[in-house]
Amino acid sequence: MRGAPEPALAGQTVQEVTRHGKHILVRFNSGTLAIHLGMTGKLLIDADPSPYLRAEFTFDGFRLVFDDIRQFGRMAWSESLPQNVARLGPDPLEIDAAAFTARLRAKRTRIKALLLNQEFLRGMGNIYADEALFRAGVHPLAQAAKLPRRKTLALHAAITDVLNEAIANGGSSISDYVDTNGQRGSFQDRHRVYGRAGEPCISCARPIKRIVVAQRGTHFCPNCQRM
DNA sequence: ACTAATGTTGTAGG
DNA sequence: GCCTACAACATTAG
Repeated sequence: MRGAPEPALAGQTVQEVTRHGKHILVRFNSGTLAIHLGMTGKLLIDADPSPYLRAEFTFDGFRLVFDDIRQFGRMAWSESLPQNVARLGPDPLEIDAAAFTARLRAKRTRIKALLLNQEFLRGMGNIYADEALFRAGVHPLAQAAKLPRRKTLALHAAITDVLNEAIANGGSSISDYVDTNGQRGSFQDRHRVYGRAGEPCISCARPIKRIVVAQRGTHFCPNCQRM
């Protein structure tokens, strides 16, 4: 799809499937297929035909389909680990509070932009950045390096909680996200700020505000999340 | 019929 | 090197 010419995958066996942040790594005998779903990419088992099909893999007994309406998704073959994957920051569920705080201290950028930076932490996206900032009571425009220690600790805990709850609830299906079996998630029903602009804050009842930070819609409670 | 919004990130430029 | 804005795309909501 990009970079190296298509490998001869015919007859090869999948050795292992792992995840690195938002990248899905499928290791074959002779190399690794790195898949990123972008915003609307889907990996589906035995899916019906779609005008947005990007790739199709035939296994013994089933087909694996890569479908992507907006086509921001990517698939890249490499014999080692792709560079953009190697550069990713630590997994947010693995880094401890002390290390998280230390990494954050060096950053001059706004905390929302930092949470979206995959070289800072791998795997945080727009929804979970907003949800974690709300739970921690941190304003999305706050300068990362200036956050008091109690806020960085609260943010670390909030990230852990939000991600664990989101995973347990199958992720957030805002419009068309489904898992490999075509099932929608339910975490969108538990969003406290994301997609709730104008609605009352669940904590103080004042309206949730929407601004743009790092080109992304950013939802927060101006009363509960002070600078 | 417009305009702005949507789960992301590589790249260009200050 | 660090940080920010734009572009890539298709569809939907207002």
